[in-house]
Amino acid sequence: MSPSRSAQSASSQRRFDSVEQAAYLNLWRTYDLLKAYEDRLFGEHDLSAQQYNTLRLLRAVHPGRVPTLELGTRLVSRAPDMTRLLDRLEARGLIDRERLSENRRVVQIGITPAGVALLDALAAPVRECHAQQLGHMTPRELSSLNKLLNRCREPHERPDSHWPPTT
Amino acid sequence: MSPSRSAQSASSQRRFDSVEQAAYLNLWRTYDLLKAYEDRLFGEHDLSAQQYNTLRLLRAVHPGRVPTLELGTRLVSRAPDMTRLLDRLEARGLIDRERLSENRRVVQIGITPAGVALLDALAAPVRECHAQQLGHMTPRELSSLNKLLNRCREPHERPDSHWPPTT
DNA sequence: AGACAATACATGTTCTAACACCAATCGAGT
DNA sequence: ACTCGATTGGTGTTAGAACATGTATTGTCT
Repeated sequence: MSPSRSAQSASSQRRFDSVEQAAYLNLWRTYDLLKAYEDRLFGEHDLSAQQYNTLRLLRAVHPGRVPTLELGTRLVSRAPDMTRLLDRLEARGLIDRERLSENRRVVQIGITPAGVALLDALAAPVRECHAQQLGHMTPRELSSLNKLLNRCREPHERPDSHWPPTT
Repeated sequence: MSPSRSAQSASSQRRFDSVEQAAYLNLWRTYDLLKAYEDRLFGEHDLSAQQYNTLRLLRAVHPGRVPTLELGTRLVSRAPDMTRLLDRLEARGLIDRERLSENRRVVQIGITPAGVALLDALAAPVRECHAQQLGHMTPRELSSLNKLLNRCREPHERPDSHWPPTT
């Protein structure tokens, strides 16, 4: 370990165990605060952030389809219960499923016209929501933040990660 | 809106609605990835991150006490169900409650010796966990990240916010 | 061909987060 | 003293996350 690691500033050392902990808790709190805006918006439409991102991903590949479990690995955050998340979206007619005939194990998921319509209706509010969250930051700051976050994830992203999304 | 806002780089514009959205999703994904390390560690001790942070806060003011709802506002992330979170900690003997006689509405929460002992036992593993999460970052990068995250939260922190913790 | 492991989802179950509502207590104004 | 609104927690209920397990299908190996 580098000596500078133990020579932490008195201000952060007083409250945290390490600078890494301070950064992680800062990340947590920031995410939690910003998330509240998203949750309020999506809540008005009985959607969760995960459901919204699922629909986004499906629209990106539309009219193509994606198998159930692959969806889980390509979402922003991991989703261990994709089946029932899709159950709810299917019950509302926002997606549809299709079992492949050549391999009857996989279920391909596609977005329906109703799903696309919902995304279209949400486009403006979502944009406004993100402006509320981070609109006060300069493009330079946002770019710098993105670079640092990418650095944070470097050792943790799996090599076959689909992030950032390329479709 | 500034003209630079609409002159987004082609690479991020292709995948996201706005640079703000890209930053927020990046924040989300990074938090989610790092959180997995914490969850695994705390899970071994049947704790949630929120419970751990509650105990941390209580130890910081020990032997002082904090009323139930004030705990919720001072945690890293908001907690709308503090009563039952404390129920579980109390059932395990990690905290104790005391109803004030001068104002019988408020319930003061304190940490027990068992709670302090659990935190002591977790000290080393927690430090190691945070090293796994962010130990690859230089102190300079972490400091820069913290500054940017603070900027992100500026317009969202309530004026009476207890963040960063001062106790 | 038959056995067996691997794959891709589905289901059962438990625990907790979130929201709304309820109960007790206090304080201010009349 | 009395009423009424505000404060502080508790409770009921629902929906979703997380984990383990089950089921159908496929490919592989002998």
